[in-house]
Amino acid sequence: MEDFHYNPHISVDCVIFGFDDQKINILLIKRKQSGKNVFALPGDLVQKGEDLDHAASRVLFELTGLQNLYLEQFKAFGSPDRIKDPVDIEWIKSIREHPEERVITIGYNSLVKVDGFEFTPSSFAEEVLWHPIEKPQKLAFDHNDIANTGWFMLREKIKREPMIAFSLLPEKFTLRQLQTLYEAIVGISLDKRNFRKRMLRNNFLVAMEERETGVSHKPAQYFRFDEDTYREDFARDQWFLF
Amino acid sequence: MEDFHYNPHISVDCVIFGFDDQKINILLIKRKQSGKNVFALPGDLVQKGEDLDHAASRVLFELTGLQNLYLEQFKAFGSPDRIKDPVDIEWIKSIREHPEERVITIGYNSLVKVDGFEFTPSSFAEEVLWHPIEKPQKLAFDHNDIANTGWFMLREKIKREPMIAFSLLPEKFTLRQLQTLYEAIVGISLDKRNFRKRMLRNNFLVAMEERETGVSHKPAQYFRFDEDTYREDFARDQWFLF
DNA sequence: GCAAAAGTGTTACTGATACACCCATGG
DNA sequence: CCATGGGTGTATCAGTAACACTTTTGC
Repeated sequence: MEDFHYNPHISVDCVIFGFDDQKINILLIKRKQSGKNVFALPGDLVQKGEDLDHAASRVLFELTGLQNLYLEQFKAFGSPDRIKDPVDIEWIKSIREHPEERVITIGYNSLVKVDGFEFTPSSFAEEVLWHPIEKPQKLAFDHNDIANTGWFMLREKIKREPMIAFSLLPEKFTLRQLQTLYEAIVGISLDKRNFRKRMLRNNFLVAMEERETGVSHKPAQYFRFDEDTYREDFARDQWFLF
Repeated sequence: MEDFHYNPHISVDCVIFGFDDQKINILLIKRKQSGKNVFALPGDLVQKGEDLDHAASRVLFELTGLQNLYLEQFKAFGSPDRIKDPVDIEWIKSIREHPEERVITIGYNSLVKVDGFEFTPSSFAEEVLWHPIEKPQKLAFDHNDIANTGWFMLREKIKREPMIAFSLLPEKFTLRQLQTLYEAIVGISLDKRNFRKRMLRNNFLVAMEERETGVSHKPAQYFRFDEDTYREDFARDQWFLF
């Protein structure tokens, strides 16, 4: 631990979302402490001279090996008593050079495509796992607050900028996957025909030659998301009068 | 200056919006430095043991004498070089005990009703003024970035929760004021009849007995905003599929 | 041939837009 | 009596919502 690199007052915590074709999950790290499992969001202190966004990217990269992920700050958490559980205090004392320092943490949301990456064994994570966002799980520190706020902010963000949802899907995906994702985010179910109708009039969804294989039903067509077309066509400037 | 009260690593900066029946303004403070006027957002270091939201409320209260204003954090600004202008560095040196410390600042948006309050002479403001948000004005530090981001975030927020816009209007207001406010936020102009039609089917707008007086045209009816009715009726859960 | 998900159109309804004139007041 | 902004209705258009059956594949 080379604490002299770090600014002991500021940290980042990442809420990393993934979609497994059924539901939305977040990435948690697990550590053993006094024989019990303790779960937490991945995060780290910000280094001296390091930008906040850079610190969050660094945490993501160390954990997933991926770069250029969707990443957005959503809130700063600075309550003076955000670390109050004795178990957490004990943990902090074991890893920080200045455990008594008040730390402000900046919450970041990130979206990853679940297919095709492996967790990287990391300095700060004994074990890494996907956990369903809808399933309650006690987390360390104020991480429940951070995760809940992040999930709320992500949904708000997607309302305004639905494009980012494609960061959760593989490069090629079926309309059923897209609809399931949408339903998982929104929390309601949609009519299949109306959904397809609305989707297919968007030029940014381009049908690929390829179809599903190995499924015991009519194989679905794959689509991909064309970001350039989206940006051209989709000048969302909708305003809602109460 | 009793710096020992303060946490020298964290500050808050407030983007305070007001509506003057024509346009949206933000509150700036002005100081004289080397014979030049320097403009900045109001802000302060966070005190030791003080919550971030509390620090922002404190800045607002010292400036306006008002409490329980609409207040929302919108972003943390933590670039290592956010203070780089020599004029700003000189200023920091003159007021901070640890001028070399890196400071993370948390940006807050606030909405005030312009009618019926006076600026309070404050420890940190030689002069306080309303400045049109649309009119460019160079600000100290990274305050242009903070103000622009705050304005953008406010507009995004109002799209999702238009209710908060009423924090900018007086208790009683005319539909014309409401429409002008809406147009100032959205940046487009609306058809008067359609606007009134949509507004008047909302139960949360309640017509008062009172009408305008002293105007040289047909006096307009006053309305007020009923927050309880709004919360009951207006379960906004609109989702937009691309 | 059966189970399982893909794919496909029409109708009814609801909300948005476009548009022009009379009314009440102060000076 | 004139200038000013307040206040009102209708017709058209576009988008949303509801709804059931046929197709293709693996086993």
